[in-house]
Amino acid sequence: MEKREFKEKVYSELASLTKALAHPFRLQIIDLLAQGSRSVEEIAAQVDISIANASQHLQVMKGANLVSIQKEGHYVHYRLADERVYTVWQSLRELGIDRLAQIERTLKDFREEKNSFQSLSIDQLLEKISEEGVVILDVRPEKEFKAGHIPQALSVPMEKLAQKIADLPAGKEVVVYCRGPFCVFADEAVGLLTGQGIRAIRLEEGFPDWKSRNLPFQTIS
Amino acid sequence: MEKREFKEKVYSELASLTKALAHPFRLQIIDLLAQGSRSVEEIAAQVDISIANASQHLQVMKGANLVSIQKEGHYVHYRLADERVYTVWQSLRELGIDRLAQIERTLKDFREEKNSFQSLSIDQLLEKISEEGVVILDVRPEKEFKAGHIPQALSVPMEKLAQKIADLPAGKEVVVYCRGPFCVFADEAVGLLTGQGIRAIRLEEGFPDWKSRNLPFQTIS
DNA sequence: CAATTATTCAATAAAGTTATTGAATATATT
DNA sequence: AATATATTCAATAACTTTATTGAATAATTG
Repeated sequence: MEKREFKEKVYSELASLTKALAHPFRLQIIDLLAQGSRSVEEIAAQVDISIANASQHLQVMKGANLVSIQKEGHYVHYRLADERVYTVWQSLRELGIDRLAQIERTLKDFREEKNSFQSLSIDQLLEKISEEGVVILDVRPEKEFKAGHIPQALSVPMEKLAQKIADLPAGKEVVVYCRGPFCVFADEAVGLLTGQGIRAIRLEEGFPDWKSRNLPFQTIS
Repeated sequence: MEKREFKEKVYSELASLTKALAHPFRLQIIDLLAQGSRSVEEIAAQVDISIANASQHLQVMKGANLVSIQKEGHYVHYRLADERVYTVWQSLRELGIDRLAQIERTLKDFREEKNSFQSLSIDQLLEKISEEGVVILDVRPEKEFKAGHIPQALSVPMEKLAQKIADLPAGKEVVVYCRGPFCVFADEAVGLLTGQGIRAIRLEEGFPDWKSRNLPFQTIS
């Protein structure tokens, strides 16, 4: 094999892999599948695209070995093929959040609108846990909480939050988390809580990031 | 801002960033710029494409904030805009090498052809250094060696290797490294050395990977 | 200031990607 | 066996990306 041919093969394959990531919907799908496997229907609903379109994007990702499938009845469940798919997405995300002024501004604008001005990193949360008593709130759908959550977190899915505010331990600071840095549930929750005079702050990252750092987590079966 | 609008903005920006990576030549350019800054001319020569084409690809990368420029006379020197650009490439590479059968096979075929059957990881090299005495050979061009190399490594650019074999400390095992896992110099060197009866093995990763692990390195000014 | 050199720009044609349809497939239920 | 359901397939049109030209720009040298 020629040197040139070798390079062409290797870099082309890796560029194809990269292309298979490079679409807004496909990145959203990765964020979703990081919560667990999902059917085409569920994916289409969450990303808010047609089923045929979702299926097409999933084919692209499957072709690049980013996701794998498991058939069950007439459902096809898609999952991330490898933990490192999420690792790649994490490093892309970090680079973008820090270096693309556009993204930083969009995040800031959106959060200010929700009165979610600050955020906490996982490291800062770990410190807070060991020092003070904080209430940790998981505002993802119950299914995702059951599949895995930060130890001691309370499950209060976003749509139930308003009616459950009264039940929260009084006087304590609340840290809210959801799926990841682009998940809007946490910002909405912080907005709602601070509106009620409760000190609340969002966790910058989400549960998949907690898990990928090999921190302990709880599940409910 | 609407939830949907927010998601669209953020994921689209990140997809654009990903697209700016997703071309075989552009990935090669990242590997090259990880060695230090280079002019358009040098980049075009190394990647083996026309200058206009190289310039065009560099514009795409600059537009996505992956690279930055410094003008000097009528030269434009391009460099990686952020260390994390290389981090993203590393994680993509790892995912691909491990999971794309096609890449694994290409690597294996090429290396077998060069009689470079095995390779050593950085961790394995670190062990070897502390235990036995090994000779570490840097077969990149001298300019790259000067810009930074593994401590104690000997600089023997590929084109000078044949005539310098006699000067190598006899009886010791030789570990050869170059730019990264897809750099072919190391494989060619291993082929040449084993052909002369010298025990040689390539380092899987390259100097940028050594550096990105914050291991100590030497420079020559 | 004319000539040289490195890089970028602009136009173009070819190739690749995408969303939208509606039909096809394959499994499960009645 | 017929019907219903989830997913995939195939065709198409709109759009984007790419390599190749040759011209334009901008800094340096003679």
